[in-house]
Amino acid sequence: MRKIFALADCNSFYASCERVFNPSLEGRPVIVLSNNDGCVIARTNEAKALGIAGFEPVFKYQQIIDQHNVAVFSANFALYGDLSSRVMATLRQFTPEMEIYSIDEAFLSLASMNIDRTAYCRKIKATVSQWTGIPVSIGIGPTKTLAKLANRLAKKDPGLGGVLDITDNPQIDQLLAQTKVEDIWGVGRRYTALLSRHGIQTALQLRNANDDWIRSHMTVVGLRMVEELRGNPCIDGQETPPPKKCIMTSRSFGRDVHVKEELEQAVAEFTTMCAEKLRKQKSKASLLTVFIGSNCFRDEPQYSNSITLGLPEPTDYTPRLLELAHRGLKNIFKPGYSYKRAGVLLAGIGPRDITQLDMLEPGQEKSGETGLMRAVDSINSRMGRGTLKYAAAGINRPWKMRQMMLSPRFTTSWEDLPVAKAV
DNA sequence: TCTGGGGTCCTAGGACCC
DNA sequence: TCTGGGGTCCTAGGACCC
Repeated sequence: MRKIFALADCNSFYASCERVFNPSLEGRPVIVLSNNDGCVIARTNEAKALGIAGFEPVFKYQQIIDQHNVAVFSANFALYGDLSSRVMATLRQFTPEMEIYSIDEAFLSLASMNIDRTAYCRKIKATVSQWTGIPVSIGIGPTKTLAKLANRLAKKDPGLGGVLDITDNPQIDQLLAQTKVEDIWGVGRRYTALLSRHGIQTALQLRNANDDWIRSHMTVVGLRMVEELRGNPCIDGQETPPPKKCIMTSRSFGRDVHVKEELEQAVAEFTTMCAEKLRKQKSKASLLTVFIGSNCFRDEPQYSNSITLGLPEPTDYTPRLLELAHRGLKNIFKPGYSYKRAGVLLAGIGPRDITQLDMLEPGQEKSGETGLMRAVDSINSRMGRGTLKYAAAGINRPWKMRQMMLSPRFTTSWEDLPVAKAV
């Protein structure tokens, strides 16, 4: 049967989340910043209209922000994650088949439904807005790439009411001709430059490009994308995402770090966070990478390095991973640099229940470890993250990230619950 | 004049996404 | 002063095996 995808994508998602519990932000330009309050990662239309670009450092726009009373927020992922699950739960009511693609996007399958698709998606949009307060746009097409493209057009043209169906659209060539290659899902900076050098600037030109040329310059990934533009679905997904193959925790620091002990504590904290994620997906890991880097925006000697260490048998036991991370850092640390970031990556990930035992050290009973980790995780999940911590991660955290403009965790913390007062 | 060939696995690096 | 974090997939090349 022919496939039909509807891509529901929240408009300026993080900024919209801030508006849900703060109606005075309605109509006002709102931006949300990355960790450390560094870059702009979300902007409402009002902010875009002021010329604020995405992924640019916020200090560049300080003047515009002051002049136009722009509301600025630190990223509040606890809030965004929670509102995301509410949006997804609402979308689920409308289709038997749905794939959550990112925190603010989901593909809904409309293939088996005998409906007026545009009207149906308008209803979806209205329901999400009513139930969660989040505005979404919906693009519909015979492939995911075309649904993405339709979504983009739906967002751009206010006359469409937030929904556009380009399935069987007689204007499709015109729409593709209006779309620049860099706005296609799967074309990034590098491919834009490459395609431009070969005279390919629009989605229509890319759709009509030569298969062999695409294959040799953009690998099979590029070829799949072109096929999708032609209306032949090649990108499928899963309803239930497979477990992660690598798990990473890394941060830039709120200030430069020079002392080895501070770096050790940061690496220890990132390791415990990785281990929590690992146990949450019921996996074990056998490889751990530690990386550190100096502040590349500073005009000083630079140093960055990483090291990967292996374990004889996979584990999800935090103390063992801490030990490994500590050893790794010791290997790569060099004094005398201003360190700005560090991270830990777990790989060699496999399911917890099927464990290859170490041949040289067989038969070790690790049930005590499993119980300990389960207890720590359950306390932290009930009482809040970081209730139980490892001493190796330190207490003062002088390197912790800056979040000067953090909104309350309206929906995930009892203390931050909004209160309605009678007047 | 002379070099084997075919297969798998792993890793690093490059592209992309939100 | 101030520049994010966490992922995916693909390919090429080297190690190793028979």
